[in-house]
Amino acid sequence: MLELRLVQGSLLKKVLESIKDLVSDANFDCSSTGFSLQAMDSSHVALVSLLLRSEGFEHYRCDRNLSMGMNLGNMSKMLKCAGNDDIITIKADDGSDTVTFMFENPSQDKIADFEMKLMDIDSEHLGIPDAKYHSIVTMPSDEFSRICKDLSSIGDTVVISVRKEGVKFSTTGDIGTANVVLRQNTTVDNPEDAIVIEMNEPVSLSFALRYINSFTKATPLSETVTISLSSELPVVVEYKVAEMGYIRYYLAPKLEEEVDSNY
Amino acid sequence: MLELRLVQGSLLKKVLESIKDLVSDANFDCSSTGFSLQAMDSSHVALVSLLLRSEGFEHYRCDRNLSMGMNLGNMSKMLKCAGNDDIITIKADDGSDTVTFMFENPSQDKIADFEMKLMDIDSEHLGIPDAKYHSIVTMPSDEFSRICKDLSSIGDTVVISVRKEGVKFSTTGDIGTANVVLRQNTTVDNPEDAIVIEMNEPVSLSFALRYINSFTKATPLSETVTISLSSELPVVVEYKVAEMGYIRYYLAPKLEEEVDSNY
DNA sequence: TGCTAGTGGT
DNA sequence: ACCACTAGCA
Repeated sequence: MLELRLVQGSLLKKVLESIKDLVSDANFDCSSTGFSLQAMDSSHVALVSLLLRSEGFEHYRCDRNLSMGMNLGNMSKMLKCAGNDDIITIKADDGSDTVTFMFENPSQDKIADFEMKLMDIDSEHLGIPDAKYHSIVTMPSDEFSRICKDLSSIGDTVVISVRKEGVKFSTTGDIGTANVVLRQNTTVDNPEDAIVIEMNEPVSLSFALRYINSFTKATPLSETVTISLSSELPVVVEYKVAEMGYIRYYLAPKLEEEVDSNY
Repeated sequence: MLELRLVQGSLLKKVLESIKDLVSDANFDCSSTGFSLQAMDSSHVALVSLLLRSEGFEHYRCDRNLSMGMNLGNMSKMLKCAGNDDIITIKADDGSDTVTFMFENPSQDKIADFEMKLMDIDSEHLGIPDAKYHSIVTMPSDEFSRICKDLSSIGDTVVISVRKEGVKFSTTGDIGTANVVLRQNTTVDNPEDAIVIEMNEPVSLSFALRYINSFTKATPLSETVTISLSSELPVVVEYKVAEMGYIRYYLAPKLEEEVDSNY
């Protein structure tokens, strides 16, 4: 028996909007710890890792570990039927091949429940080692989104370089080149507006903007984004989910050979 | 060496949005006077003339006259990457075949530079004689835009007639006819809302709405628009660009024969 | 190509 | 809080 009651249902709606374009089907794993998901994108290049800790739910009952395979497109369709202020409850009976989403509106005069078929998905659950990163950049998520969107109108690959002075996003395309430089800025009215650059070692890595732009679908979830970079390691783009967890996106850098192969 | 610093960068963004649908490639001419452009539209029917006077720039350095051929679509793509509050600087080195657009955001923690290839464009720079017009109508630009958009859902040609009583916009199409009459109105709270009709001689001329509707892309640049009409002369549709210049569109009237040939 | 929904600016 | 514009969909 599984019953997870999330007061701020809009979080789950946003989480699905943040994942569904990247991953079509995935297993949600429920344990006493929380509600989580780990999946590769359809082209097997990027990895998404979601965690919603049990403490974040108003009510969290998970009798035994459960892995529920869902089509994220269908799940998103159903969650779109929840109002942004609705309380969402996820329910599954033991041994059932369905999951139920229940939506209660704030005035408590409407209760909707949507039942969805589960599917069998074989997932390779990758252990993600906790690495020490060369550089970690924290910045307003909308600014990161804007920069990546802007650059993708010029080129298809972004080079992210972190130096002591700041972080530079660069691209090259048919019509020209573009460089956006951000320097650390912690003297802001609102701490969410800060640009914090934690550079242990300078780093410069290339990534396909196509994937990065998919990651920025999570922008509505958090005011800030954290980008962790190390040479030869996948970049981690992390958005916190309120006080209850995170979405992390992993993407391997393009190797120099591949970058040069743009000829 | 060329370096033009425009504090209100949104002006340049709007200027490009106002031109790029009409003209695909054009030379920007820089002199000590200012930054200007003159170009025919791709079908060689309408003419655009832009002037941004040097005094309007915070910093204006133009060592010698320079004509820079640009693809306006690509230039517009790059300017879209500037925020509306950004300061835009246009730079070009002598003899360089590129131009650089630099964007600084208000909080000065982000600097972007975009480099674009210049192109060779042979332009016939037409001298536009300063004519005396039979009638000059000044009105709110959004009202002019709305009228032309409305009329183009009925017909494809607008007849603009100025009499002492006012100005009339008329069209005819398969489904019927439409007439919009504006009378002079200077008793308004806001001078920008005034409709001023300066009629020296009555005039009635026909124009292709397709072009006029392209002209109204400049509506965001100015609250008011000025339409100058004379028989047998191209109409001039002018939008002021802040305190620093103007965009003027010229379009020859349809001759009566051509109007009748719509059968 | 027109509409509608979402977002950003006033 | 409203309106206008843009982008995505039918």
